[in-house]
Amino acid sequence: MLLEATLRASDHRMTRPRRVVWDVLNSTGRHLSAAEIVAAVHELDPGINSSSVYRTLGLFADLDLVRESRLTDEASTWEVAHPDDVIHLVCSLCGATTHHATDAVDALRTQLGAGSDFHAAGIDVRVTGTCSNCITRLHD
Amino acid sequence: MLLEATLRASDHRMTRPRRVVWDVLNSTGRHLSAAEIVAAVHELDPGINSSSVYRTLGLFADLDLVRESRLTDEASTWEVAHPDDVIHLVCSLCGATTHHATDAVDALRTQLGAGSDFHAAGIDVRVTGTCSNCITRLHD
DNA sequence: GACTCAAATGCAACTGATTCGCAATAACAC
DNA sequence: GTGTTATTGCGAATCAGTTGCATTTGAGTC
Repeated sequence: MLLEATLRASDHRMTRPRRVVWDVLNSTGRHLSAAEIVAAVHELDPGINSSSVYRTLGLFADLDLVRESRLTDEASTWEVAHPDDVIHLVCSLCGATTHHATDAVDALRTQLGAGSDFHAAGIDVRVTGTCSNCITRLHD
Repeated sequence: MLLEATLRASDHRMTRPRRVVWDVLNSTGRHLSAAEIVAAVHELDPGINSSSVYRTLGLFADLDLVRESRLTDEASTWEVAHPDDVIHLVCSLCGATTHHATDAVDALRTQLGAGSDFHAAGIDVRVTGTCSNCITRLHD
């Protein structure tokens, strides 16, 4: 029970909005916009207010339970936290976001470490392009 | 005269707002928020409306004259376009954004190309951490 | 189980960046 | 110059996200 443990460890309470938001994020592996999360939360419990969802997402981000990404021009999206070396491939045609594991991030981190001008904490890589589905679809 | 040529080539007119926004972006090498750009534009010509600035930035981005980045939680920033392999180092203490050239991006592009599941168009790397100034400052 | 009390919520109002519709203006071709 | 139409300025609208505050609720204590 990662959620309850993490909340307790940081002196926060386990509440219904937090449980529901957590369930929503974990039940889809996808990136969700705040609006999508609010909608999904309302499906489970219409009584939960959207500002509580926003507050909860902010808290979860502070606790490194979730990760906020600004992948496109639109509003940011949220997902359950994962390591840096999983990068995002965003399809500019269909908007789908997929993950891709790579050692290039580690290579970059090492390179930056050697330079020592800048102490790198987090590395975020966003690749825009065309996903395989859309490439196939274009050949019709 | 990159601006005029690019505008003409894409069937757009050379107008005063466009010239002024372009001058502003080129006169500082830095990343500027839309609000900073609006302020700087007003300094040169208070008659230029902020919606024109937004429209101009959007157009310039379409023409690949400028690049929009969402580096932090705050509003996005704009800068004159530069190649992908110049990545951004964002200091989470002072907010300064610096550029760093690296071959890691090319390595990643090659890697992605080999996989062939995804056709990469643009690669955007954001490193958050602490800049040398702030590291030094912490040792006081 | 009831009691206490700060933490967290729901609500509604607010903010601030960005966009939009539209009439007026100004580039550019002729 | 004249005509055409892209572009602008303006103000209203939108929309994601935040905030202040009264009310509720989680969870430790008796």
